[in-house]
Amino acid sequence: MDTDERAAYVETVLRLVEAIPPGRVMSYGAVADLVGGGGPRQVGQVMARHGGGVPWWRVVRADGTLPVSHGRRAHEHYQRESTPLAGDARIDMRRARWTPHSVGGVC
DNA sequence: CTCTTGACGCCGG
DNA sequence: TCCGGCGCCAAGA
Repeated sequence: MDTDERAAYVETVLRLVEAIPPGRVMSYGAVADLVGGGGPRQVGQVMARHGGGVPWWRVVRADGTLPVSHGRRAHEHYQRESTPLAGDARIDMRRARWTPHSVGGVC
């Protein structure tokens, strides 16, 4: 993969993450599926390197568990944005899951 | 060119 | 529901 393509991929991922509304989250796999090209790991790699300028806390694991690196910082945001939590440090994906297509679809 | 690692995901026990 | 194992894709050593 060329440098330019890498940059384009990164840009696409970051743009999608920025599009996630407050109180909602997306899984790495969902992002990877929409962006295409790579896999969930690639999305994670991008977030780790260039996720500083986007709402990184709105990207979580598919099962709702929080990545270790999110730490306590993310929890603050969830509390502030009223993100649907399940248990203590887990997100209720059933309610919090979001996709650009579901903007007017979810009931 | 091969081996290891990582902000992951799914399946089986 | 919790744990462990295997699969995937790309980057770095």
